[in-house]
Amino acid sequence: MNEISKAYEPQSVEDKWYDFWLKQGCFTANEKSAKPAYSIVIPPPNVTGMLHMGHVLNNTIQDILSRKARMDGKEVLWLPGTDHAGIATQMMVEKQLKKEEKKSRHDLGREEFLKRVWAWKEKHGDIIINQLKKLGCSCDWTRERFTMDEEYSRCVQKVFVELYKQGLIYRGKRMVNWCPASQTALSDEEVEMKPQRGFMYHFRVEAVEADGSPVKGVSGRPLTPALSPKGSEGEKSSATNATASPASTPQVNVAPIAGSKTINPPASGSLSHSGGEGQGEGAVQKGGPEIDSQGRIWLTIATTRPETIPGDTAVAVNPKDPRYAHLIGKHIIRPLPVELPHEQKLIPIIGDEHVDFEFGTGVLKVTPAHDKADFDIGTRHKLPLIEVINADGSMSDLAGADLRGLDRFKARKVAVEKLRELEMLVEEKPYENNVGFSQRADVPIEPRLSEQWFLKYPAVETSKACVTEGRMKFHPDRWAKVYDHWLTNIQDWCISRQLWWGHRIPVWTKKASAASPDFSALQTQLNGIKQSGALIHMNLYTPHAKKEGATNVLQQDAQENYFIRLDVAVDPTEEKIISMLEQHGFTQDTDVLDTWFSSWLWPFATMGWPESTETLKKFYPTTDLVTGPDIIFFWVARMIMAGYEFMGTPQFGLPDAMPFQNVYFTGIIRDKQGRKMSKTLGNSPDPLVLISQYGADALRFGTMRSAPLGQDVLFDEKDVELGRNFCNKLWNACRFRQMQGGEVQGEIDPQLLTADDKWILLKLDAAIREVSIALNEYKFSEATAALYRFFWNEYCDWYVEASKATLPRGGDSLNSENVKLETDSTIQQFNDSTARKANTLAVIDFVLSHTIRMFHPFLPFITEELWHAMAYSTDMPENQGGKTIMFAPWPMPFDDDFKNHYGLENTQLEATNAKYDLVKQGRDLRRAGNIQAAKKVKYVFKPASPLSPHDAEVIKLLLNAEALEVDVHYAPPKGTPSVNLSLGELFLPLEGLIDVAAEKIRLTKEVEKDQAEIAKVEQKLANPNFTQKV
RNA sequence: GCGCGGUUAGCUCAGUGGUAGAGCAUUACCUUGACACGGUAGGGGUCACAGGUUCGAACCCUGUAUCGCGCACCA
Repeated sequence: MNEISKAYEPQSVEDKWYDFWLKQGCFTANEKSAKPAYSIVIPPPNVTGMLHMGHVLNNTIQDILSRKARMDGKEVLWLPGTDHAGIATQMMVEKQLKKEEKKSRHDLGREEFLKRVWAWKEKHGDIIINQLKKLGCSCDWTRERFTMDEEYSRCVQKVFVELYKQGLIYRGKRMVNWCPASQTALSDEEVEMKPQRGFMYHFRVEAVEADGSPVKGVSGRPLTPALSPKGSEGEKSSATNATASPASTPQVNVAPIAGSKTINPPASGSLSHSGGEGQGEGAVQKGGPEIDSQGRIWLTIATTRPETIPGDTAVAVNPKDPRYAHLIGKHIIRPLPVELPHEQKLIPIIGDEHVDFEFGTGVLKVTPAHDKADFDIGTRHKLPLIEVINADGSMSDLAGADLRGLDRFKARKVAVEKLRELEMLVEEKPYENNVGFSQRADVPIEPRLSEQWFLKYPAVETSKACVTEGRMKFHPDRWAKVYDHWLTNIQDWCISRQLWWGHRIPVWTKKASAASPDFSALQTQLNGIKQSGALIHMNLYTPHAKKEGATNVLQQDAQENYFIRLDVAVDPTEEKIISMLEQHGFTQDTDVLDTWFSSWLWPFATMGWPESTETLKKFYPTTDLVTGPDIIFFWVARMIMAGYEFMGTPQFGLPDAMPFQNVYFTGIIRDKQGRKMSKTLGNSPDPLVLISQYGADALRFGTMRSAPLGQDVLFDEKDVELGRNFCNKLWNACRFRQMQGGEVQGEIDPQLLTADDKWILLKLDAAIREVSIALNEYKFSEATAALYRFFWNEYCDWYVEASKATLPRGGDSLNSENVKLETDSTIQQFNDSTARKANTLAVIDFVLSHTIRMFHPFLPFITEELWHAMAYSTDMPENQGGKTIMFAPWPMPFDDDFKNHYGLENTQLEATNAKYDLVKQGRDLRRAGNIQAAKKVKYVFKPASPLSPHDAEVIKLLLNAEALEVDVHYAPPKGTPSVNLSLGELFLPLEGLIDVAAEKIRLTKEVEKDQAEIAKVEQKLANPNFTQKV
């Protein structure tokens, strides 16, 4: 047994053992093993990412679960890998390209650019993997996967073709979330709503007849003045605001218009909103058309996006709105672009239920090309689309001469100025609304009509049921509600991305005009190939055919010409078919798939799917998934659906195809102020730096101790420091044992067990139970806290100190000179007990070897080191702890046989607790008497019932007393401090210890000081002018 | 708007009906046989607020306030 150093030095230990584990293949899962399986798939980090605290939390938990399962005798597969992370990685490489070569990806071309990304991946892809290794993660690295591996890519393509065949994947022209920065469509999940401070603009337009002539015969309230072109901007708005909503203005009379039919306004009683503070009609009737001196009718429209006015193709009001309903069918003159001829500025006023007449002015400008709701209105009313914003967020030519080419935000300002010049701007007031942002690029998204691929989710109902019915458990289970809600309101998934880095959509397409020759010959040929088993599926789109499931496939191009299209989805490895298609003029879709369209296959695509491999048979469904709740929709829900869809087929013979049995949602790591860790804030510590400063075990322990189930974690480096201190304590406790020498793990003789021995054994038993239960319930912070308490407070603070009573220094025989015992024979008995010493060491070894094993999942490195240094490995079977602690059996709570054999009963705890309580109170006597800790004192104990010599020695030691006199007849001098407890009465005779006069002075001074303080505070409080400083 | 979570010591948080807990910070003393990354003792709480249930409430119920998160959003 080598002497171990005074302080634990993690650096010299960690690499050594990690290499050892790797060399010995300790992490490698054997799919042929007879042991019961335990499996986890790692949430694959971004291949070019860096380890952050979220990873530390997440992967430490997975490692704890894996290591615990190994100790439980399970065959463990923790399957690691990385994600290609389409947008993030592409953006990173593009950024570098721009910085170093001042080029865009288009300058390089697709092929060359992809070469660069692969090179980047090769260079940086290992970083995060190595960081995980530093943390101690026991992943089976022989099975590491990457979402763009050849095999994995084939899974993605197969899945695409399969779903396409089922009609679940379709191409459609839809409003999508468009990111102008990365210039790609995004899924709804990639859009983050953020409150933004902006302005609500009210502008006025003239209502006219369809031929452009003024509307006649409509009364209205008088026109409010517009904001003058030269007016100062901000301050005036509030003044105009007052005039803009005159509650006293008489209501608009809905007079029949000559030549048009009469519209009867609904009775005011039918208007649900008309009650409330408005006292009837006034509240409802505010706003409405205004009439100018020449009798022209004006409508005021509220908008936050005046730059889209050139894209407006209608103005909508609610047909039930009495203020406006009579104007439906009239037109308005759209103010922008100004240069258009009058007749091209006319857009209709339409009635649509979507319009909320309580909001804004009750008049909605409809921009079908740039707003999702407006697009729907446009579809209902067959409105034309005018695209005024380009893909990059700049204004198009259709936006007019004033706005053309401007960035959308700059255009907003210019549009406002134009309205002001035209004296149409009525109001401009600060306004806060939610704006969708691209999560990746952090710029506002632009709703944009574009042709994309969509997926109608498969297996939705089954996926819902498995969680609601409890076959798959969420921890904490409140996430089940969130999951269920999302699945209930699920929308089709936009899966195409206008990027280059990712899985290219395996569809070859040819378009032809409706008049061109048909594709039937080719279809027959392809069908023949299909019969031979090739992965291929085709869809023919004709102007009038509507494929089942392929809803909303518009068979018109931008010019409204009908066309025919043949889409052929085919496995890209079918080179013959592809070259045939290309000869026919087919081209592959240029888009790639959303990254999550590959990650949703992770639990089985990493295990050899679509073959029914041994690995799948052994390890699917996986046991646990550990992830953050922020990707519950992105990843977890989709994986469940994919699991049911693709693992539910008979060949896998699974009773339930769900991908995991338990999902553990971690908290989110935040900084001390509660902010999310982010690169821009720079508040995220580098875990590798922490590891080098404190050790990986310390980082793990600190993180676990402060991460309760389901709560966010405020990270504080102090927690890591605590972890380091703890490791050092563990180290030194072992060092203390080692310094005692003697036989390692000798046999425990039940006859020689002291009360303290029994006490610690019972406490150990309780700790084993507590930790095991906590781990089974995924309560890692509770498990950690229990271990901490047991080891530090119970074992070190009490047991080790008490054990010194039987472990004399330097191996001398017990020196009990200062303990006055009842009889000489008991002294003899006590003194001679070298067997007792050996027995104490045996108990220590027993406790330590169990404790170290319980700590191993949390602190893999230091426990492995100690396991060997303490030689606890030596009498274990080779594959159960002999070689490594990783496979040592997890401690079991004591059974009845064990307890009977050692005479352990829970009732014994009480007496020892009483003894320790006596000690605590005895120590306090010292402080009460102001006696320095270093000063040797003598206590006198008057026992209530006979005290064993061993207990007397323990009490003396723990009191740090020079002597403990046990005397049943002790008569203390008057004023001797004492405590009276169940075990007896303890005295601290003061003679010679304190200078009574000096002590009197000290105490008097203290009292005076306190009184002065009281007087000061009272004086303050009595002062009526006294206020607390804030 | 709907849903979820939080509110307990100076800070970060445990605590599912029976005497309010931990770590850090803080005060005093101590380098006493492993550990100063340590030891001993202490100070510090109206458990957000208001009702209710109960012999008994931090805990259960109702409501309020407040902070945070998610979803959906109206120009």
